[in-house]
Amino acid sequence: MIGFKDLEQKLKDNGYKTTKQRRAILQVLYENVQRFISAEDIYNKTKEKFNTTNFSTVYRNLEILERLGIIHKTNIEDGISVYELICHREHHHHIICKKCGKTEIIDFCPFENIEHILDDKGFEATEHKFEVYGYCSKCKSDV
Amino acid sequence: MIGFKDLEQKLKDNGYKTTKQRRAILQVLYENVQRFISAEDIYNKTKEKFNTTNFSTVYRNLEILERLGIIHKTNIEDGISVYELICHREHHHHIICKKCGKTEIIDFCPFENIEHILDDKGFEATEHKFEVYGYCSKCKSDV
DNA sequence: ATGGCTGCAAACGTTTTGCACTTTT
DNA sequence: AAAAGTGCAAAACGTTTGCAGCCAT
Repeated sequence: MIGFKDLEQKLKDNGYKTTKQRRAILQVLYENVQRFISAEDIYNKTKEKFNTTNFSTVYRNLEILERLGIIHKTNIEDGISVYELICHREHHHHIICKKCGKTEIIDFCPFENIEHILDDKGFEATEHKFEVYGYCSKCKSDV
Repeated sequence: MIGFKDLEQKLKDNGYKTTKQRRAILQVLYENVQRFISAEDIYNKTKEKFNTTNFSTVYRNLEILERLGIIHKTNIEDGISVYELICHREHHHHIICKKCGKTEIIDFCPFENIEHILDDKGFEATEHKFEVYGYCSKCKSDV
């Protein structure tokens, strides 16, 4: 597991300054480990911590964090992107609760099962996506 | 494999009228079987066939076609949706070429491998996505 | 004091909508 | 004749950008 200090350090190491807004965004992400949250949610929660924060600032920082490999961006539903702190170093996939947004890591990657298929086809894979959507044990009772 | 007539019939059966625009959109999708294309591409190609077609008409029809299970919608890249005719009845996954948009079916579904994991967690899965992106044999040489 | 960082407002690209008109049935 | 479908223009949506001023270093 990665600590909050590590995150701030990684930013510093890469020449980024420590601003109040940036720290607040990082805190929000840190408090939502294992949960995909939207830019809007991040913006709102960041505002609670430090009320002069702007959408541009949020997006600009999310872009930096993604570039540094600190967060992971995906499109769960049409059009909207969601973000999550990367707290595990290994490649992995997710189970995602459509109600509360909670994610869990699946300890299985289907890629190795199809590598030979891709080789046969002469297909050069660059990325793959495996995600399971549904309702977690907590949420499935009250759907 | 599904024929073009079957598609028109399915629309009729569900109470949708056969208009020139709708037929042109359907034709474009039919000519691009096994290829994800964007709404913009569909719009342009539809215009070639029948030049009074509008973006609203394209989007409205794509929505209907998706609801009827005739096409499949995904987000390959940020923000833009791509569409593909569903021409196989069985559940399956895709290999997608990022250059030409060509898709191929992967004869493997990872879901069964993780069912027991989900059961253990008490997670109720409703959907899953497994997609492999990269470059097909034709495109990989000229990237 | 320099550079990066921010807030603001305006622009962006994709998609959706309201409404008057047209077409299919 | 009725219902559904269309085109148009305008709006909505999430996201990005240019710029002037601000703040961390």
